[in-house]
Amino acid sequence: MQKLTKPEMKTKYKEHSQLNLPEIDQEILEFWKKNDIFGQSVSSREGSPIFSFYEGPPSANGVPGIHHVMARTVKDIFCRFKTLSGYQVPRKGGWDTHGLPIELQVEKKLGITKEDIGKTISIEDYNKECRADVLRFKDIWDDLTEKMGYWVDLENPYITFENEYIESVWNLLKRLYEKDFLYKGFTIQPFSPAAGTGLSSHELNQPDTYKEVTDTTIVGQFKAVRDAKSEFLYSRPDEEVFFLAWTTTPWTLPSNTALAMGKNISYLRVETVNPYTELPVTVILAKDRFSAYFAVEGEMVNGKGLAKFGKDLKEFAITGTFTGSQLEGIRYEQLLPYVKPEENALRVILGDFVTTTDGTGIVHIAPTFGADDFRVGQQNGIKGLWVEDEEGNPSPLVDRTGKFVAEMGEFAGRYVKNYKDDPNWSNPDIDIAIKLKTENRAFKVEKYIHTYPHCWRTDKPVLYYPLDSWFVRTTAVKDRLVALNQTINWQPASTGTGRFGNWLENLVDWNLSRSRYWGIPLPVWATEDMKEQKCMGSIAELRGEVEKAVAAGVCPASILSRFDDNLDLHRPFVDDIILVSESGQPMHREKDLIDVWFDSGAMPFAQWHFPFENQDEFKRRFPADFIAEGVDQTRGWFFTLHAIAVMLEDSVAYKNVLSHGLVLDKFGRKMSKRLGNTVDPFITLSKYGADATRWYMMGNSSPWENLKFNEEILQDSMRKFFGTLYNTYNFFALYANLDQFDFSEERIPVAERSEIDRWIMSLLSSLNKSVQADLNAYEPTKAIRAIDSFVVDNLSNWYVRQSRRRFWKGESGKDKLSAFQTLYECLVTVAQLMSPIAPFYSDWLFRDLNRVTGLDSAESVHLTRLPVVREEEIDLDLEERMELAQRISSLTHSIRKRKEVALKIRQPLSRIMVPVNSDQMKAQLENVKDLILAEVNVKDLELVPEDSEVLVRKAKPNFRILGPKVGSLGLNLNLISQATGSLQNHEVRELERNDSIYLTITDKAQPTGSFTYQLLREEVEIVSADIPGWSVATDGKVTVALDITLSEDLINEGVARELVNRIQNLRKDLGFEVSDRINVQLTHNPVWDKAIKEFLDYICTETLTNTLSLVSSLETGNEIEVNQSIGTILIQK
RNA sequence: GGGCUUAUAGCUCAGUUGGUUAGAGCGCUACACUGAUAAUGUAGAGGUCCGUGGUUCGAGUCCACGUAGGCCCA
Repeated sequence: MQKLTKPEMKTKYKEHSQLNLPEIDQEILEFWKKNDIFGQSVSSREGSPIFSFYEGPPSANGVPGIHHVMARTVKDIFCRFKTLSGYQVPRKGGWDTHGLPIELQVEKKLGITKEDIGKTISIEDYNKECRADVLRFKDIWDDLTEKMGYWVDLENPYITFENEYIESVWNLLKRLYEKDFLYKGFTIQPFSPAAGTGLSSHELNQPDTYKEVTDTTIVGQFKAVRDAKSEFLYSRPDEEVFFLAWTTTPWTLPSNTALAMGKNISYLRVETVNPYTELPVTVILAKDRFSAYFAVEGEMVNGKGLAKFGKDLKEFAITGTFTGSQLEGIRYEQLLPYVKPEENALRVILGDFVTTTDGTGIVHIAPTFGADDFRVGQQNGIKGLWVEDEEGNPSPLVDRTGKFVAEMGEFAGRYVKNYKDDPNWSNPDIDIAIKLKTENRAFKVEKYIHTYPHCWRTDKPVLYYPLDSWFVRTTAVKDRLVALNQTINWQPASTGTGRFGNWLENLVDWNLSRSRYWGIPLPVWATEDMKEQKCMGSIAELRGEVEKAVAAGVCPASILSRFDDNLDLHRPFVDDIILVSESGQPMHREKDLIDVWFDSGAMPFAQWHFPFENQDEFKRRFPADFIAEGVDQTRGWFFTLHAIAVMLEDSVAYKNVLSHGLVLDKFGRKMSKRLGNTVDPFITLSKYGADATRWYMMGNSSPWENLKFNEEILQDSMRKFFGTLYNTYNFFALYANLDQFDFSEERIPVAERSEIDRWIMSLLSSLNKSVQADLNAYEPTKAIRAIDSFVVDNLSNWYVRQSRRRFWKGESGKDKLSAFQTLYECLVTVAQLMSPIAPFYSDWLFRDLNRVTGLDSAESVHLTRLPVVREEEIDLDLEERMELAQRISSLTHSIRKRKEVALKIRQPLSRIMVPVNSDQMKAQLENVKDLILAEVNVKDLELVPEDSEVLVRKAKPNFRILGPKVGSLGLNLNLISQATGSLQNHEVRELERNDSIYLTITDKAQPTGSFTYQLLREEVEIVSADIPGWSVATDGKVTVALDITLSEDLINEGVARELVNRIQNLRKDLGFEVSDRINVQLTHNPVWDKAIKEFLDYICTETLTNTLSLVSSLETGNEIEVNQSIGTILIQK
C-alpha cells in the first residue's frame, strides 16, 4: 500500500452513537453534489477503455414506483462496478415520450376520444397537450434518481420527441427503405365494418366488448386429393376421404386456402356415413375429438361399432391412426370454389396453435380473416384469397362494408353479419350450411354459444380483416437475428434462448404502423396509386424535395418558410407537406406514425443525432456492453434494439443483457392502485435508506426472479448487515483512536501476521476474487450474499470476537499493529466491494477510514480502483483449518451445554480430545490449537490417532460406490446399508485390517432366506463415533471428547473469571471509560479468597485494576454473587 | 390457447454430475453469554421438497402429464 504524506494530524476516526442510514444518504448526497463525484467518476477515467451502457428510456408521464428502484439498481450496480474496475462508464439518460399511453392519458385529461382529434380539437393543439404532459413528472423522477443513488447523466438526456432524435430515426428508416426492408403490406386486425374503422387492442379491451352470441357452426368435409402423397389414406378404389374441420365463422369458408393440423396430435381414419346424405364417407379427425362427433352406443369391437347420429344409429369403423406430421402436405379440393386460389394452396400444413380442446383437431385456415391463419399461411407460403375491386385494389372476399364481393356468386352483395339492422337480413352462414349439407360436404351443423368481440361504438361484431400497414422486413434477416443473438450474454440465459430465442424463430415482419397522432411520423410520401414513393432521410432532404414541389406548383410556398422556423417534425406539420414525384404527380405522406418501440430501439443512433453529429461518439459506444430492463421488455426494447442493429449494422446492439423480474407485494400479488398494495419508493427510501433498500432488493433473490416486496425482511437485512458492519467499524474506531492507529507504519506483510489475521486476510482476498467474478458474470445476488456472510459470520462473529483482546490489551507491538492493519484493510476493502450496491454507506465508511490514514488519494470510494486480488494471500488450507476450529469449538460448546455436564464457558476445563484421520488434519489442528483452547476455555487439546484403541469406530455406507454394485447384483441395498451401520467396533477394525468383511443378511426375498455380501473397505466411510467414558459430540467427520473433571486450580481460575466478569459489568454500569484505571475493594469470602490470591495479576490486568484489596466489610458498594456466594464490592476510579 | 418462468420449514432463500438422515437466516421455545451488543452461542420444535405417474439399486434433483402464481404473445 502506497503511503501518502499527510499533514501533521491526529485526526480521529469518527465514533457514531447510532446508525441512521437515511441521514447518511443525505450527508453523502450533499458531498457528492458539492464535489461532483459522479462527474469525476467519469472524467477521472478519461482515456480508459469505455464500458458502454445504454439507458432504456423511461416514460415520465407517471410517477415512479418501487419497481423502478429495482430496475435502476441493477443498472447502477454494474456501471459503478465497471468504474471501480477501471473503465470509463458514461451514462446518458433518456426519456421515452411518444406512444399510446400518453395519448390516452391526454384524452382522459381533456375529456375527449380519438374521434374528436382533428374535429373538436386540432391535431396541432392535441399534440401540444401531449408534449406538455409527457414530462409532467420529470422532477419527481429526477428526485428519485438522486435519492436512490442512481448515477445517470440527467443534464443531457436524449428525448425522443426532439427534432434531432426524430431526424435520426428518419435516417434509419430511410436506410431500411433503401435496403428494401420497409414495405407496405397488410396485417389482420380487428375491424368494425359498421364503423368502417380498425380497432386497437386497447379499444377491444374496453368493458362489455365481448358479448355472448349464438353462431351457426359447421364441420366441413374437405375432400382429399388422391395421389402418391395421400395414397396411404385409402383402402378401396372408389373411396372418398375427407378432412373434418370446424368453424364458427362459416362465411370465411369460401376464403379457405389451407388446413392446419398439430404435428404431434394423433388423428383417426374413420369409415362411416354422412349423417345428412347417408353416403359412405371416410373422415379424418383428431383421436381426442372422436367422442365429440361419434356418440358410441354399446361396445366397440376392433374399432367398429354403432354411433348415434341424431335419432339414428350408424355404423362406423376406425381403420387407421396417423400423426399430423404424416398428413402434412396432402392436397384437398376446394370446399366452396368461387375464387380460385394459387397453385400452392389447399393443402395440409402444421400449426403450433392447433389443439384438441374443441373442433376436430383440424383447423380451417382463411389467411385473410384470421391473425393465426395469416401467420401460419405466411410461414408456409400460402396466401389468402383476393380479388380486385372496381378501382383495381386488392380486396378479400368480404369488402370493407362487410358484404361479400361480386365474385361470390349467389352470396354476392350479402352482409356477413347484420350490420345495418336490416329486418330482412338473412344469415349467409345458414345458407352456406344448407349448401354444404346438400353437397355432402357438411359433417355436422349446429348452433354454438360463445363470446365474440364487438365494436364498442356500434355494438356490432368485429371482423378480423386485412388492413394496410407498413412493415419492417425483419424476416429477411431472421437467420442473422438468431445467429447474433447466440453471441449475446443473457442473464438469465433462459430468457435469451427461450423467450427471446423462440420469438426470433417464429418471427413475422414487424408491423410499424400506428394510426395515431403523437409519435414519429413515417417519412414516406407516395402518389395516390402508390406507384411512386419517396422516403425522407433528413430534414435537409425533405427541404430539397419541398423546394422541387413548390417549383412544380404542387406545394404551397409558405411551407418552405417553416423550415427556417425549425419545422416541427410531428403531425400535423409534416402532413401539410406535398411533394412531387418524378412523373410530376403530387405525393402525400402516408398517414401512419411508427411504432413507439422503434423510437427506443433507435436510441443507439438517435441519442447522438447520428449520423448528422457525433459519429465518433456513436462508434465508441456501439454496441453497448451492457443493458438491463424488465423481462417484459423481451419483445419490446430488447427486440427493437437487436432488430435495428442487425438490419443496419449486422451487429448486436448489446453484448450483455440482464432482464429482471417484477416487484410484487408481500403476498406475491401484482401491485396495483386498485388493490391499494403499491409501495411508495420515496417512503421506503426515507425510512430505510437507499442502501438497505438496494441491498435487500438485490440480495433477497436473483433480480430475474420476481421479488415479493416485504418491508419486514428489508428491515431485518438492514439491521443484520448494516448494523453489524457499523458495529464492527465502531469497535475499530474506538480502539484505533485509543491507540492512535493511523496506518502510518509500514504494512506488515500478511505472511508475518498471526494465524487469525492471515485467515481473515485470506478470506478477504477470496471474497475480493469471488465478488469481482460474480459481478463480472452479472450475478449481483451471489456477490451480496458473499459480502454479507463475510462481514457477519467471519469478520464480526469470528475475527473480531476472537481478536478483541488483541485490540485493547497490553502495549503497542507488532501483533497489535497487525490486528489494526488487518481490520482496517478488511473494512476498506468491504467498503469498496459493497459500494456498487450500497453506494452511500460504503462511501461514508470509506471516508471515515481514509480521512485518518489518507492511504487512498481518492476522496470517495467511487473514485477508487478495486484492489487487485492478492492470490498469494489466499490460503485455502488455512480457511479449511479455521473451519475445523469453528466446528470443534461449536461441538465443545454443545457438550458444555448439556444438562448432565452444565459447565459454563468461564469455568476452565483441562482437556479435549479429537480423533484425527489424516496427517493433514493433524497439522491443521496443531495450527489452530490455541485458538480453539481460547475459544472454549480449555487447557489442552489431545490429538488421538485414528487407530487408537480408545476410539469406538463406525462404518457408514458410501452409496456412490456401494449403490451401483449392489444394484447390479440385484441385492437389497437397504438391508446391506443397515448391516453396515450396525457393525460393531471390532468388526469395523476387522474391515480395516482385512480390507473387507463378510456380512450375512436375513432377507425373506431370497430363496434361502438370507444372503452373504462381502463388504469392501472402499465401500464405506469410517468415522470415530465415541470415546467410552468421555462426553462426546460428533458432527460428520469431526468428533470431540471433553474431559469434565475439575481440579481445585481449575475451580479457582473459574472463580477468578467470574470476578473479572462482575467487575467488568460494574465498570460498565458505573459508566467508566474503557481505559479508566480503577481500585477495587471486596469483602472476604471462602469461595474467592484463594482464587484472588492465585489469580490476582490476571484479575487486575483484565479489569485495569491498580489495587485489589480484600476487606472484612464495606459500608458502600455493590452486591455480587459468585457460585452462590454473596459479597460486597466497591469500585473507584 | 402458445412460449418462458416460479413452487423446498410460519417467512425469505440455499441445495453441485441423482447417493438414501434436505440445509441456512429470520421468527418461536429454553438455557447461556456480555467492555463491539437493536449483538452472540447452544439446544429444541417446525418439511406431503406443489400433485400424479415414470426412469433408476437410489429422485428435492432426470422424464411425462397435471395444478397454482407470474410475464409475454394470441
